[in-house]
Amino acid sequence: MSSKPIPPPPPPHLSISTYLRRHRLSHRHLKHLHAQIIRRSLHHDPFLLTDLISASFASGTVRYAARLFRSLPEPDVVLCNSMLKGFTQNHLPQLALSFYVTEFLELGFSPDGFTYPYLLKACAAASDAALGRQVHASVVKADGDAFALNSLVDMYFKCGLAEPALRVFRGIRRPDPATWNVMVSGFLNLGDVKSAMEVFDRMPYRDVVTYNTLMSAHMKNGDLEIARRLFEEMPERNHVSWNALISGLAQNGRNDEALSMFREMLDSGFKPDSTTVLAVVSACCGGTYLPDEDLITRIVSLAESSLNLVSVSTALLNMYAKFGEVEEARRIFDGIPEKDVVAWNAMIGGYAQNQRPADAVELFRLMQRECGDGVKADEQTMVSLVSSCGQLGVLSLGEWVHAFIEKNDIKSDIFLTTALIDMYAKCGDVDRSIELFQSMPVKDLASWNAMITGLAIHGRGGEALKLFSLMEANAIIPNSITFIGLLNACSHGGHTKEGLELFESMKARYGIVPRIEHYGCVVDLLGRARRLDEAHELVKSMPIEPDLVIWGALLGACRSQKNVRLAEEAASRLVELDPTHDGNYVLLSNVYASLGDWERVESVRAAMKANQVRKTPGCSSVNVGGVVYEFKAGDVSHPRAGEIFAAWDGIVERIKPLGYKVDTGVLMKNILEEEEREEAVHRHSEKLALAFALICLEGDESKVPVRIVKNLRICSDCHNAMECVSKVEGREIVVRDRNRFHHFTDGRCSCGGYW
DNA sequence: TTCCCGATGT
Repeated sequence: MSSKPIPPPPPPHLSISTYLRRHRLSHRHLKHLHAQIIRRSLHHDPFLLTDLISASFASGTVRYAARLFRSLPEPDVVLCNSMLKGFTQNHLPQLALSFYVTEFLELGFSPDGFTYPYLLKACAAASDAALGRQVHASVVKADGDAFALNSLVDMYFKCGLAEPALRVFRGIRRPDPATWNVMVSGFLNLGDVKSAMEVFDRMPYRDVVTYNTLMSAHMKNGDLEIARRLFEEMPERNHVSWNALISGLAQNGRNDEALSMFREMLDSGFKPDSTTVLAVVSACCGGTYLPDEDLITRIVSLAESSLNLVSVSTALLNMYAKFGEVEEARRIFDGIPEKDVVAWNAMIGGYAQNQRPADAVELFRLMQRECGDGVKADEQTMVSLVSSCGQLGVLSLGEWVHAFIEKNDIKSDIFLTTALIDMYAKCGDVDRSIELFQSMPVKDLASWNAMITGLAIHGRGGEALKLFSLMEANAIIPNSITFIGLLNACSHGGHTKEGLELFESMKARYGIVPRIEHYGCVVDLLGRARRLDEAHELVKSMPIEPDLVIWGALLGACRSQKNVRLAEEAASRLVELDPTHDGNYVLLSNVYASLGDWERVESVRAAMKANQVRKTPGCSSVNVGGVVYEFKAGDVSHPRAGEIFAAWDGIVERIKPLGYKVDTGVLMKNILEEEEREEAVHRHSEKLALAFALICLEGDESKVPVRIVKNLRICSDCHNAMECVSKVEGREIVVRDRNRFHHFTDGRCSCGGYW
């Protein structure tokens, strides 16, 4: 169903013909006009019908144009020429050629001066040199004009035949500018730059097109200096010259130069078109930040005024999304009247890349509702959607999307399959990832990386290392992402020795400069292996300024090993680096509390107040019966809060016999009374999610796992409790926390204490 | 209504 309004009729001061020629009209609008033509009994007017057919071809509705043609009792040569043009214009040169053979000639028409250029263009586009030669004979017989001869030269070049092209050229008595230009671009298209330059040198006059052709050829070859020189020395320039310069610079990564040439173009009074805007936006995207407000305003006003094209808007939308301005991207998206699949993909992908997976999924649903048959989701849509499912960690949603892909015959190419591997791993079903990985006929680096990272977050370090050996055996060169996965796999799997060796070989053998993420992994690795001094040395000797993650890893290690001095340093650095984050204060306070230094505990509390610390509330979601429920820590506002709290208390009673004892050590000591602290621990979001799921699943014999996703790391008390519950309930519990997966089965967790 | 130059957005 379409809610688009009926388009307005042409204003009275214009004839329908003029209106058709002046505007680019949608198919819907054309049908409306056609109806008017019939109502006014004008549908036998051949001139009007020719205009209507041309407009239909321009709007891409080829079948409609063909139907209109057949509705005319007496087509003429002009109309047939338009048909030839229209088919080729719509990238259907074979249809143009078969139209020529089976209709044009059959109807008894002879080609006129306009027929040859269209026809030869179709031959060139279809690479049909055989038919081209026949047309050549016909051109000779009919003593064709300059247009026909130039088109012949062009056709032979585009069919890859330089010799016949040269023969035709030599027979041309007075080559015109177009002739020379066809020669230059002909040789360039064959990759013969030398011959092209020879022609250029022999030319009696060079027009702006000649310069443009050569300039963009040099741009493509990366010969920017030559291209620049040609631009400087050309006697006159048109907007194509500027476009070739700007887009050439942008494609060669010279984004700032591209932007400054754009400014010069505007100052010189040239009117940018959609190509200009696309090149400029591409230059902006290549940069590290959005250009200044003034330039953006100019680009946006250009894009919004005369060039209201979906391609331009999409490029602009994409630029905002790339720099994290998702709301602005959405504003542009909402303003696109006829969104195509690329526009939808850009916006859905924008949400996915900006960690807004729920919005991505919602927009996809809107796409399904609004688009009917007009716009169909494709591979690109699915990559973003699958990635969003991974971010959400909702297995059932991911499975639904996978089924959607198969039901709609969307091709699972290497990118999409890799996205599925990543999604299944992030949704807790890494075995499914392995199946997909093994089924891939061709794997690229990203596929290997996804699989290694997937194994890593599930603590299956040994398998990740084996996979890496296989990867090396297959001569796939790892990159820095591979090593983040591997180092993570080692630290989550307790493979200290292998991890340190990998870190060395990454630098020595593969020449990869470690990024801060790599250092983080190694600090973590050493910390878990109780090699605190080495970890500290590494932090001090790193060539990069340590960040929150590094100090956090070190602090984590100090806590478990009661190294108070180092812990104090790490925790104070954490507070320095992010004074608005509550967790850092809690950690620092706990260090002082463990020393019995209540004075400092008090000062941390004061600092916390003074800095207006933001709390990141713990938040967990759980999927029951295909619906995702969200829980915030201590959330009393939940409609079933009382029931859920009571259920948890019941669970506690049942797991006490297994040795569960509430552990409040995770909370800020000396700030809350012991009773309050217990209360707070019992209301952690993952516990509420679990209790809720168990209420819903009461009496369920299928024993499907409970799958919980948490935004922060799971605390040690919740971890203990989950182990016990998995035993008394005889049900697997899968928790994805900020770092990794925990599979709780029969009283044990798959992480084996490494988390 | 005709030939030659720039680019096609995720």
